[in-house]
Amino acid sequence: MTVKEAREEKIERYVPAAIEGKWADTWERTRLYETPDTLPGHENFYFLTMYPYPSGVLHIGHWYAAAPADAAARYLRMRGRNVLFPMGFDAFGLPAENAAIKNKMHPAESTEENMARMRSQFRAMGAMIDWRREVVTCHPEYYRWNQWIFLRFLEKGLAYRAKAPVNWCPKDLTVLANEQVIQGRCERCETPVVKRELEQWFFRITKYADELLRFDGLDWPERVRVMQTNWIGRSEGAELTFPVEGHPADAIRVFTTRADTFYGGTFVVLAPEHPLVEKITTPDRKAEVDAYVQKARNTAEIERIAEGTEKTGVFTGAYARNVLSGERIPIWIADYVLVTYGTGAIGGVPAHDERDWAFAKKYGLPIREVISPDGQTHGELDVPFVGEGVMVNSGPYDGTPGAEGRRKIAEDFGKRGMGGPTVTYRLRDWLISRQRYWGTPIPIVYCEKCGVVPVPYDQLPVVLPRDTGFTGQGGNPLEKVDSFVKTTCPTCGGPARRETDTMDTFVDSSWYMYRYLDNRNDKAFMEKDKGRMWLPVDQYTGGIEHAILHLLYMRFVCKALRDLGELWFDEPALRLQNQGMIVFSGRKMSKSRGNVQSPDQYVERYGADSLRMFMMFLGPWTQGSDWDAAGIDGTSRFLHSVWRLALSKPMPGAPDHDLEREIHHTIRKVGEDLEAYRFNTAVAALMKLENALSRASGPTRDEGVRTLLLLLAPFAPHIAEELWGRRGGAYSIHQQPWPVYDPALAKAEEIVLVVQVDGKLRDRLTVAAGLTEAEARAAAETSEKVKASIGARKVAKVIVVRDRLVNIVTS
RNA sequence: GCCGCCCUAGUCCAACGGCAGAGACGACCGCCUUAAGAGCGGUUCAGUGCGGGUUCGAAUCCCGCGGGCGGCACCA
Repeated sequence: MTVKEAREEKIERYVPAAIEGKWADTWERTRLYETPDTLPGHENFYFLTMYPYPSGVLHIGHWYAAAPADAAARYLRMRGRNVLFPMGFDAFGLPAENAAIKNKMHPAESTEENMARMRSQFRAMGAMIDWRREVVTCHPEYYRWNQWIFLRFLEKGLAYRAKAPVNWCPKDLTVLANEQVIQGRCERCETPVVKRELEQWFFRITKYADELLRFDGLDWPERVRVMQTNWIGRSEGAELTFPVEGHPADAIRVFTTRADTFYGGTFVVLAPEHPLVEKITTPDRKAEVDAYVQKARNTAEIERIAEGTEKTGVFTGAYARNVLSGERIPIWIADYVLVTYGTGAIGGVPAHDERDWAFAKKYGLPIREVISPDGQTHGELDVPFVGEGVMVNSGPYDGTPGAEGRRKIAEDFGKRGMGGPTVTYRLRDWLISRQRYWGTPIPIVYCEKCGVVPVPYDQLPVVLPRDTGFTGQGGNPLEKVDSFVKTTCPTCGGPARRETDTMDTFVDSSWYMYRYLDNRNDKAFMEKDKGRMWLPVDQYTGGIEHAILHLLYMRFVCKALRDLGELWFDEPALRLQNQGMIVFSGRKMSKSRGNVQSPDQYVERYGADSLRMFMMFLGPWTQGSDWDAAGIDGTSRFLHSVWRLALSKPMPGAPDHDLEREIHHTIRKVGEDLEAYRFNTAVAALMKLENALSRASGPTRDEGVRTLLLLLAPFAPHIAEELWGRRGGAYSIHQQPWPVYDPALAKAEEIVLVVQVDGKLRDRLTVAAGLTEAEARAAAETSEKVKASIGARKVAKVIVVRDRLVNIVTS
């Protein structure tokens, strides 16, 4: 069908703007996307895609995340599932508050405005969102359940307050969770973070460290499982004790994975922030030690851990005893020992650890070989030996292999009550306090008499006050709101002060998937019976950038709520699929880089359907892509062709068997590709079918067009609906069953058999599909080209790959 | 430094261990058009980053190297 023919037939042009708004209205009016909790004859399927932060407008990244997910959900719906595809907004967070300081606009206002704009953009996209179920995390109806969860966690010891060295971002003026520090810098603003000793609220995620390492029954990408496993960082070793001279009550505990090197411990190093430092430092060393500790505290993490930084440290003046070698060894402090890992102290074994080696060399500390690769001692070492070996210079343990030595020494310390085998994790408890306004108030009151008092459940929510100033100076605006801060103690009725810290917004997103199911409930965060219809989530999709943060917290909160009797399953989402990142000229799109691409101009020019299809056509969804809008012409032209094809007059002709095969093959291909999230090849298959149909005529073509529209519906919902209707199909195409293919028809009838001689292509034979090995071989051997190629050589063997190839190997 | 993913026409990408091409962009040539653009039809284009290995046969599996991206990193 060419333009000329179309004109002769007077087919009107495809104008996306003329149909897309109309269908958005109709779908809304007919409540097409409202998903009931049960639909007789249809199994429930919970398809969750990550909700966005209401940053202003939907950008290309949002489209890339949502449009393919929507297509996959629509496909499942046509396959007969009752598919829930909800959406909401991760509406608390720093950017809105920072914008408020800059633009003098209240975050609540800007957030509401942004959400309104983004909702209408989702509508323009044609996503099958059931908006009745929307959640907005900055509304008290939502965040009261954050507070409720906090209080339940508190009751169970899963939430606690502690003084700890925490990450502080000097620009955002708040503490951060470990997970929000990327290479020593604030995840958001990339400012180097510093350590501060503060009293803060934590969630006890470490209690679940071992369970979080198990992914039993989960269909999650290997990549994410590996990242989470590395993040949790389970390490088996031993905790061993060094008694401190003159301080019988203050023995130093160290963590090591190499207990077999214990005899080589010639010094002890504490982290500068270690609590014993102050106690054990001798008066003559105090000034120097204090100065070093002070300096370490004020040094950004990024400098402390920077590669090539020379090791520094100072001697405390105190001595410990190596209980195995009996030696008196000096206690140092050095910032290469991290207070946040293990026990914050190590036994320095310079002969067998590169860091200890460098430190010992610099400060002239003794180096003793205690592990030998060959069982011999070697006197002075040139380099540290960090490999496995046999214990030497280790008294009664001499000759013991390292692995056995590790076990024995750990056990021996255990028997003496001085430690024993232990496991340590890199994962720290989740720091949830934030010194910022735009978040969920932590429901705690501080009373002079009663101390730390949780706000009673019946007084929830603790509402975030609206009237605050945003100066950007002097910390959390909440502190200055007297009506909020000044309160009475729920226990004694006396004067009290409210907690002014708010919660990390990752608390909000750790359980939002439950709230969609019962978003108006004011008695519980979710009625269990409603949850049972949908949970756990069948399919979750979202950006790979959340591999650790959100996805780890979400798993933890699920397990914690399970242990509180609120949930009945171990994992929140059974199957996870991450789309890759969409970048612009190889760089992440971000406001600060000013390279954010807006989808709106493309929607205007090409229509939402073309943009949807283009997002899916860019390349493998899981790998991400570089944004290059040039290709959108391709999907746009395709839809124009479909339009003409579907509206052209049927042409007479005979049934076309080959075309019928192609149709059935395409049904199979598109379905399989959608199930595997291979949107790009699915789109290509649709294009191929359209090409074939446009060249055909007769009844098979007509049947093919009908099928094509059904297959197209998940990808381009508006045009599919329009053409379906114009061709007399019943409303709505999105409620039609997915076409069924005939497996026999989906296969080719005739195939091209490739004949090779010694691996080189010699002939191609068109033969019936399904030949036996002997038949294929016989066919190949009758080929003149093949005979000529074999010549006088002897046939050594013949390899036959059914319906594909015959390879004749000569000797 | 360690771990993972990726490298195929000018570009984006396809190819159960079996003919390197499904699809698209671009370019070029036509058609259409007063013209440009758009539209339509067609043509063009790589031996798969490099070097080995396994195999009858390797883009595909294995090893090494190079380049890109991501994660972790003084973690004891």
